[in-house]
Amino acid sequence: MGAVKTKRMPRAVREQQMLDAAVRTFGRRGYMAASMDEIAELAGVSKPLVYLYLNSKEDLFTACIRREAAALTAAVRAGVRPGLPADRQLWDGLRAFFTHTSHYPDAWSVLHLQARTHGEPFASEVAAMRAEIVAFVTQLILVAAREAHRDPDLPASEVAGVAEALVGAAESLADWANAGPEVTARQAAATLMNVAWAGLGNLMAGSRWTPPEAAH
Amino acid sequence: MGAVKTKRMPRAVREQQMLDAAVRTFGRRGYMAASMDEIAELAGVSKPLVYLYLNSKEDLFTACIRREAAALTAAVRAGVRPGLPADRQLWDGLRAFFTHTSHYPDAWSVLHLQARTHGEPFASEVAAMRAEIVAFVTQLILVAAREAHRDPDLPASEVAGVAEALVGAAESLADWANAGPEVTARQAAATLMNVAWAGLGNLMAGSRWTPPEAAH
Amino acid sequence: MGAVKTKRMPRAVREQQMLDAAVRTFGRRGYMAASMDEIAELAGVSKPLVYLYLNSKEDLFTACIRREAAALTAAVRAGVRPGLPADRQLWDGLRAFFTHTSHYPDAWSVLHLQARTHGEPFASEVAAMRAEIVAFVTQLILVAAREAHRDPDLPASEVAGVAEALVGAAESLADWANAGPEVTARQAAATLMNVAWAGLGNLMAGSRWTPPEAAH
Amino acid sequence: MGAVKTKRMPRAVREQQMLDAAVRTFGRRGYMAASMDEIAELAGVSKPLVYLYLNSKEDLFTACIRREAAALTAAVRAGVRPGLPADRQLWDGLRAFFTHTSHYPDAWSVLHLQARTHGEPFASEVAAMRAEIVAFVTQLILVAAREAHRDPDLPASEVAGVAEALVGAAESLADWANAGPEVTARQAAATLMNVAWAGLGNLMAGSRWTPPEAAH
DNA sequence: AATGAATGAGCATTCATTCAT
DNA sequence: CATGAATGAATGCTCATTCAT
Repeated sequence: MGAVKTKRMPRAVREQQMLDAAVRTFGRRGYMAASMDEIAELAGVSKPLVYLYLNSKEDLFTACIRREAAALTAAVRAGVRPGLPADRQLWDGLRAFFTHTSHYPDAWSVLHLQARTHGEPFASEVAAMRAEIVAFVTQLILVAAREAHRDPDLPASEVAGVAEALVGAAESLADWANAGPEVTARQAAATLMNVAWAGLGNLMAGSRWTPPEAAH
Repeated sequence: MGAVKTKRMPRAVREQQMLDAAVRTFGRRGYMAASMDEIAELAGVSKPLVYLYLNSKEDLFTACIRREAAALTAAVRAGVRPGLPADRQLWDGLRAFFTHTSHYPDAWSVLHLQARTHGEPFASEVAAMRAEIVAFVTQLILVAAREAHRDPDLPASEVAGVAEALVGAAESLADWANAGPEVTARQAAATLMNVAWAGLGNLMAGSRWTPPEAAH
Repeated sequence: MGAVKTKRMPRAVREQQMLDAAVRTFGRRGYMAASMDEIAELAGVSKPLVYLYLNSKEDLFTACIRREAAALTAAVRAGVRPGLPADRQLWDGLRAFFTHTSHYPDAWSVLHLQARTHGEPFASEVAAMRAEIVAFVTQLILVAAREAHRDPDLPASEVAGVAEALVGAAESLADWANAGPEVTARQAAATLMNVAWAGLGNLMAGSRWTPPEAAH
Repeated sequence: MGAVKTKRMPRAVREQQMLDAAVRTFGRRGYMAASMDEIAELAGVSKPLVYLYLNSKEDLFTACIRREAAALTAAVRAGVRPGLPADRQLWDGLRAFFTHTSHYPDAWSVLHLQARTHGEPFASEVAAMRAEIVAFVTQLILVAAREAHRDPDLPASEVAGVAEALVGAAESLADWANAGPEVTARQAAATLMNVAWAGLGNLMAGSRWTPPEAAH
C-alpha cells in the first residue's frame, strides 16, 4: 500500500506523488483528521521532505485545491465546443462535470466538502473556481436568450441567481450520483437539463411565477 | 464574553445554553477545530459539566445536529398550509426555509457543512433530515401533477432526481443568500420558484429536453 | 444492582453499606481505578454523603483496610483454641485464615494487594495487622519448642525470619487457592502444615541446613 | 534531577533510558499514579518521544515487566550450576534471587506488586515468569527425591502446592529483606533453606503431618 | 535529494472534592 | 438526613513542525 518507495526522483515528480497522497487523504479523512504522517507515508517519503517541498499543511491543502480546481475546470472546458448551440454546450459541460466528479471522488470531496468547511484561506480558493463556473453558466444563459432572439428581460442580478441555483443543483446531483452506482453521469446530466432548460425557456419567454402579495 | 455566568441553573436550562454555545462554536470553527474548552467557556460553565450532561464531543455534536435539524424542519412545516395549491405550498416552504437559514447561520453551517463533512455518525444523522425534505418536495411535485390533471408520466426515479436537484439548488441559494445582505429570503425563494416551477410545468407537459444521440 | 435505595437510615448502617461498596469496588478495580462515583452508586447514596461520613477517598480506603484487617484477625483468633497443642493451634489458625480469605476475596484483595501496592499511609496500616499475625506465629513456634522440651537454640532474629517465611507462604497459598475452585482451604492448610511442621521440627532438633563456605 | 539531557541518541539507547525511568517511576509511584510526564522527564526526553517509541502507557508498562522478568530469571539461572546437588542448586538460586531483588528494588516492586495489582494484561505477563520459577523449584524437589534414593510418594498436585508455598515464602522474604538493611540476601536464603530443606526431607521420608479428623 | 531524532503546544476526558439547599 | 449542581487540576495522547546530518 502506498507508492513504491523509489529513491531520488526529480522534484516535480515527487511533488505530484505528494499531492496525489494528500488529495486522497484529505478527501477521505477530512482536512483536520488527515495527518501529515499519513500523507507522507502514503506518498512514500519522509515527513521533512513534504515540508521541504510544500511548506506546511495549509500550503499543502491549498496546493491540492488549486490542482484539483484546475483539473475540474479544464475537464469541463475540454468537454464543451464553443461553436455549438447553448443547450448543447450546457449538456456537454454537465456531462464532463459529472464524469469528472465521479472519476475523482476524493478530489470532489476536497473541493466541495473539505475546502468549503474549513474556512479561510481555503474557502475563497474554491470560491474562485466556483465563480468561474457560475460565470460560464451565466454566459450560456445569455447566449441562449440571444439564440432565441429575445432580449433577456431578466435583470442581471436575477440571471446570477438562476446560475447559482443551477450550479448548486449540479453539485448536489454530483454527490447524489457518487453515493451509489445506480446513477450515471449521463442520467444526472439529463435530469438537470430537464429541469433547467424547460425552466429557462419559460423564464425567457417572460412567463414567470409570480409570488402572492405579501400578506399582513 | 460568553453568556452571563449565572450559577445553579436547573439541568434542562444549562443543557440548552450548552447546545447554544456548541452550535455557535461548531458552526464557526468547524467540528474538529472547535474545542470543548471554548464551548464550555462560551456556555459559561466548566468543562466537566459539559461532559456530565452531554457525555462527549461526539454526543454533543450529535445533539446539536438533532436539535437544529428538528428546528429547521419544524420551521418549514410551520410555514406551509396543507390545504393550499402545490405551488403555494412550495413557495411558502421555501420562504420559511430561507428565512430560517438566514436567521440561524451557525445552525445552517452545522447542518449543511459540518455534519456532512465529518463522516459517520453525523452524516447519516443529517441525511435523515434531508431525506425528509426531499420526500416532502417529491410529494409536492406529484400533487402538482394531479392538480394539473395530468398523470405524471415521469418515472418515479426521475422525480426523485428532480427533487434532489431542487433541494440542492435551495441549499446552494441559502449559502448564497447568507453570503451577503443584498439577497433576501424572499428573493431567493422567488429565484428558485422561477426556475423550478416553469421547469416542472414543462416537464409534466411531457416536453422534455432530449439528449443528442450518444456519439460513441 | 447495588443496594436498594432505602432512605433515611441511621448513620452506622449507612456507613457499613458504604464500606461494603468500597471494599467491593477497591478489591475489584484497585484503589486508584475505583471512583468515588462508582462506590457511592453501589452504596445507593449520593457522593456528598460519602464525603460527609468518610471524609475522603484516602480515609475511606483506610477505613476499609481497618475493618477488613480486624475481621480477618478476628476470624483467625476465633478459629484457634488457646489450650490445645501448638501444632493443632497452627492448623486451626491456617484453616480459619484460608476459609476467610476464600469467603471474602475482595477483602483479601484489599489487604494483600491494594493496600500494599499504594504506599503510605495504607502500607503501614496493613503492616500492623501482618505484624500481629507474625507475632502470633512466632509465639506458636516458641510454644512448640517448649512443648518439645527444648530450649529453642534458635536466635530470636531467626525465629522471626521463619515466621515471616511461613506467613508469606500462607499468603501465597491464599492467592493460589483463590485462583481456582480446585483447591480448598483445608488442602491449602494441609500443604503448608506439611512443609512447615516438619521443617520446624528439624529446626528445633538442631539439625539445620548449613550453607557452604562463602567461596572467593 | 533526571538523566543528563544528551541529545540525538540512537533509538535503542533511548529506549533503554526510557525503560529505566519507567521501571523506577512505576516501581515507586505505582502503575496508575505514575504519569507519563514524570517518566519522560526522568528519562530526559519529551513525552511524544516516549509515545513514538513505546506506544502507550500500557505498552510501556508491559515492556518494563518483560524486561525485568527476563532479567530476574536470567540472574537466577546464572547463579545456578546444573551439575551440583539439588540442595546446592536451591541455595545458589535463592541467593541469586535475593541478591537481584535487593539490588533492583524498583524492578521487584514492578514485578511483585504493581504488575499483579493492576489486572490484565499485566498479571498474566508476570504470571508466566512466576510459573517458570515454580516449575524450576518443582524440578529441584523431584531431583532431590531422586538423589535421596526415594520415590517421591508425594502426588504431583501436592508437590505443586509445596513449590507454590516455597516461592511465596521467598517472595515474602524478599520484601522483608528489602525493608531494612539488617537482613542480607545470604541470611534470607539461609532462613528459607532451613525451613524448606528440613521440611522437604521429612516430607520425602514419608513423615507427614496428619490433620485431625474433621469434626462435626 | 533525503531522513532519523526530537519537541511545544494543545485536546478530550476523568476525578476527587465542595457548595447551596 | 440527604443531594443536585458545579469545578480545579491532572492525565493520556496526538500533531504539525524543526534540527542535524
